[in-house]
Amino acid sequence: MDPRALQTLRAVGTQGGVTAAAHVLHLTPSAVSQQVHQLERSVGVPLTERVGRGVRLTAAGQALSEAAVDVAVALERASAAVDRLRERPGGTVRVSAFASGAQLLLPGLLERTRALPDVRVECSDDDVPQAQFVGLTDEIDVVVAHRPDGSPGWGRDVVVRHLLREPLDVALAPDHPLARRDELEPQDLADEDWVAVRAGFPVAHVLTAVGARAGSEPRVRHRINDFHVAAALVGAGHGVTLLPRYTFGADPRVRLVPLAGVRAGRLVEALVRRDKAERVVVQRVLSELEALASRITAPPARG
Amino acid sequence: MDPRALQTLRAVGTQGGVTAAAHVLHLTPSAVSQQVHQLERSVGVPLTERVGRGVRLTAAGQALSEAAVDVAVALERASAAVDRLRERPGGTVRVSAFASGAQLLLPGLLERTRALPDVRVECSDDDVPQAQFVGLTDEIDVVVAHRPDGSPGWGRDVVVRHLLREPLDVALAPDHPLARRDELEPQDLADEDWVAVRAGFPVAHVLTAVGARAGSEPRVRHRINDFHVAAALVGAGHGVTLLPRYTFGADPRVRLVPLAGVRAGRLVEALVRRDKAERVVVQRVLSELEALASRITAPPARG
DNA sequence: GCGACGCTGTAGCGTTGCTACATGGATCCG
DNA sequence: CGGATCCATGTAGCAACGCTACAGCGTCGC
Repeated sequence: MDPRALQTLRAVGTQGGVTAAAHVLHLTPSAVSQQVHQLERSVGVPLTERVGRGVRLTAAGQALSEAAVDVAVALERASAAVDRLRERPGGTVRVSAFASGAQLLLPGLLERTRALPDVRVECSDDDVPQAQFVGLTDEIDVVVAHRPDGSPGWGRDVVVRHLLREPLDVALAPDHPLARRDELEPQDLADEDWVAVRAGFPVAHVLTAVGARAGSEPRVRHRINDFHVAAALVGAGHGVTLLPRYTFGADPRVRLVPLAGVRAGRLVEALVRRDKAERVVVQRVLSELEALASRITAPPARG
Repeated sequence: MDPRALQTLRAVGTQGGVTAAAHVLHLTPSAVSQQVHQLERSVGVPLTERVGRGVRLTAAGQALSEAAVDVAVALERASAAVDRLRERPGGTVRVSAFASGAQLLLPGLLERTRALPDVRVECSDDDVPQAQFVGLTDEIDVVVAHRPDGSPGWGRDVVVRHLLREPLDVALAPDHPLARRDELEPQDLADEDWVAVRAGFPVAHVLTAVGARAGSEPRVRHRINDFHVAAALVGAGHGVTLLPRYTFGADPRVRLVPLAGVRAGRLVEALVRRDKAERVVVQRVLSELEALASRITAPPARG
């Protein structure tokens, strides 16, 4: 019962296939297939079954896969036990964030962790669909993810640390007539052209809520997913949009005005696979990230 | 961080040396030494330190060693998870008992487990000093151990299942004048020659308690550790002794009479290392053992 | 001080686990 | 309906790992 093979089996489950698992494990599909096969021989029951041209875990495979996390946790706990006895526990931590979250948090995180000796933080930005955030934790230690205000959660293979809740404000061109207002009601915006995100993304349903409250369908002119592109359009007078407050509060291209009457916001959270959460360096980086996030939200409102 | 090496490190700790660990792991001392060395290189701190001509675990080694059990538990839990999905989980379980406990329990256990398909029980009898019972769990799944009535316990690396409490009765030759009594007070025995166990063994201090109660030092003629030898001596009229009730209740050589006024007995317990306790076969065998033990003690007294 | 014991290095060998490549289904699209 | 594509899985070969056997060295006991 090789824990490495267990981990591999789990990756096949979470990544949804042998090839995908091989990718995150930096192996060839053949190696993954062989590991799973050997695991099957050692337990005596099939762990995967073919479905179409891919594979899926059997019930036994699922059971093993779930147990794999606990094995990894125990293993990391062992490492952590000796790390705590060392004077300066160090190591490298991989951190990933979605685009705007990366812009908001990563510079500050690198600044803070630069002072920590022997702690190296490697960053990357990964913009993936909602459902794939947890899958990222297979290759990345700390995944900064976001989700709409009251959405389900992330499952129990990852520990979730709340970083901040970021309100969505109305973004207007600085010379827009409504730009000097302290806050805006949905009906104030009934006559505006909108720059919206593509359907299915977190912020999308907020706009429909605004429309419902205003009593009229919002006039969506453009569908833009990248906030910077949206900000550029709005700044050039091509409509209004919704932008996260902390990330774009200081952007000179637009002016943000709080939205009243509609609860609009997104949750920004750190996802860490349970085993990796045992590492002491990861815990240090996580606490820095939390401290940074709470400093960002400390001033009640700006912009 | 190889779990096998972790297990090896732990064995070095529990067995008290590289050679002893190598023995229970069925390896050469060189292999054990190499595993520990590699583990040391992987964590970067020394895990063992030389003391005299042996070795001892450092603080870090101790920490790792403790974590090793949890790793093994997680691993066994994984196996058990798929075992539970199988229709007939089987395997082989090694059971060991001290001499008289083996005589009392092992035949019945084999009888009961013979009916279980795919479950093979391998027995052995190991008579070791009190302190070495837990060490036996490194090579044996279920260790039937005994200890005096109110003694400390076994530590937290093993799970302990109570099997039975076996009273110690006075053993007399069948034609002895006192042999027909229903029970005996310590002072009744003040004039007898005693067959005692060697000092330091569980039953030893009971005899001193008897002496204290009787008001006179018991006259110890012989020091015999093997109960059968003691029974033979007593049966041949060379004195009286203390024997466990259930094990020797039906022995024709001696007649057992309960002892009044002194709490005399030993606890018989099953010791299983925490990881091995996760195995489903082990759990089945354990429950059979418990059932057997409770059947033995069910009739309030016999003999 | 000599023998025995216990741990540790080295050489050599068998086994394991990987990559590269080829094969066989299953799906998609023209 | 057939060719292209994708995915998983076998096979060969090679590198690396982990073991045993043996020698060396420090420590303890008579």
